[in-house]
Amino acid sequence: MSPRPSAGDRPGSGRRVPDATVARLPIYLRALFDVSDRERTVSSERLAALAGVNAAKVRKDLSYLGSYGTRGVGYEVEYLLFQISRELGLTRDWPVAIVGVGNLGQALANYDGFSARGFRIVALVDADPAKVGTVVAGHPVTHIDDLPALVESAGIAIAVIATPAEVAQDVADRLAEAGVRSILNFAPAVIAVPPDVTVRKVDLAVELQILGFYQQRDGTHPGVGQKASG
Amino acid sequence: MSPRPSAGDRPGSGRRVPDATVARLPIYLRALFDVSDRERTVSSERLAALAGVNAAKVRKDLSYLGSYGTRGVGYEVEYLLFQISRELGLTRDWPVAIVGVGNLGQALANYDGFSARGFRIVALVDADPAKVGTVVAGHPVTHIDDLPALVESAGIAIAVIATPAEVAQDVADRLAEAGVRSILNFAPAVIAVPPDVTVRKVDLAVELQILGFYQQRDGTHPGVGQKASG
DNA sequence: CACTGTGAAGAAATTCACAGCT
DNA sequence: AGCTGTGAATTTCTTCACAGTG
Repeated sequence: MSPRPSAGDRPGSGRRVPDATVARLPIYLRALFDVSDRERTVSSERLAALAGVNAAKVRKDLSYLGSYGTRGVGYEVEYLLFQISRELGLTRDWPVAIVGVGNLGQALANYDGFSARGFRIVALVDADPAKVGTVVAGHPVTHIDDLPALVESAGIAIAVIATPAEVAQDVADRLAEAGVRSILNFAPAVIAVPPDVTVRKVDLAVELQILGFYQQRDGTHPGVGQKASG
Repeated sequence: MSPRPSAGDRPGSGRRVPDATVARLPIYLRALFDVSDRERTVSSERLAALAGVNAAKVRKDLSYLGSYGTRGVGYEVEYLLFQISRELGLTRDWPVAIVGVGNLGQALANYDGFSARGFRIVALVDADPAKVGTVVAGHPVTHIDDLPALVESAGIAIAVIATPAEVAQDVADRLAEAGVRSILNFAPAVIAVPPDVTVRKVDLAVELQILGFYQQRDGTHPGVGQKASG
């Protein structure tokens, strides 16, 4: 019996959720969504199987959000979906801009997964005059010089960089300057940003190289399920 | 035979390199490549700045590969490039197949980063008869039923899944059956594979959701540089 | 001296194991 | 009984700090 000074039950803003847990919440969300029309509750064991992790991890992760399960029963799918969505900020709408309308940018613009949950692509941006004015995936392409006005008027807080590596830093500078606070960077370059801007990097080639390592070594890979980004 | 059960000193790529280190080696590789035509040596401090990590981590990471630096001087760029490439298995050629020739599959097929280092896209595969026979990014699209023959003849060990989520598991089954040992999964689904197959998952929407979390919370993000996948 | 390489300390993440609720 | 929630143990990763070397 140790009346530890607990983190406090303040849903919405308070509790500190470990980074590793944050990175898994979207996985749980998807798994829950997939079974939401078939199952009313899930056990940590079941959710673990769906998400490709182990049950103890699921329970620990979810415990950071609060006590949303019922002992002897499990977690109510709909309720948990809502709680995780809320924790991830998906109950509100996030206007997103994609900078760089090349192959990748277009693929991203057409990717349903983005618009699916909370993220709404509101602008495509490019520096190429030939592309500006054309319509891709239902969105007119805007010139990058109009970024500040765009960010302001559409309330864009999150942007995706899908440009060549050479211009990624310049784009990041412009985005930060325009007021964008979070950047998802697909360009194969490390970019520097002010401390109040968050960057996440996804490098397609890096993922292959990591696979290559385990493949050449002996075919052994870390963990039982798949390694997701985090 | 070997007195030590696992983690022995295998010939070719010796000591046990931690997963976290493996995930960073491609970043160092890219950074080194970027400066290779301008600088002959780099210090751990310099490389750290280029890669967006701290110097102690660079030294520790590189120490797992061997003692490739020179005290008082730093690391010779070319030599380190070679050593990391070798560790990642990039000195050999990896034939890669992309399954799913939708927007994302096409973007990946056109992505230079893949072919840039060791990975050579040798086949595009789809189930849609309308796509089979067409040419995308210089590669004819093959029907998925021909996968076993293709894997066999081209010596494909690594494949990329860029299909809708619904068919990802079926594709994974076929890939494993055909003899593919490593899979990079872009489909938003957790897939099950035999234990001798490695899966890495990249989920574009998940990355945005993680950003969303930190954005809504208070704009604070983990670490100083960008969080890469790993 | 300048910088690497590395034990050791510290922090974070994972897993165990079981008390406690329904 | 069944399953969650969580302290505690364990493992992994990061950072420190400095001995050692070109």
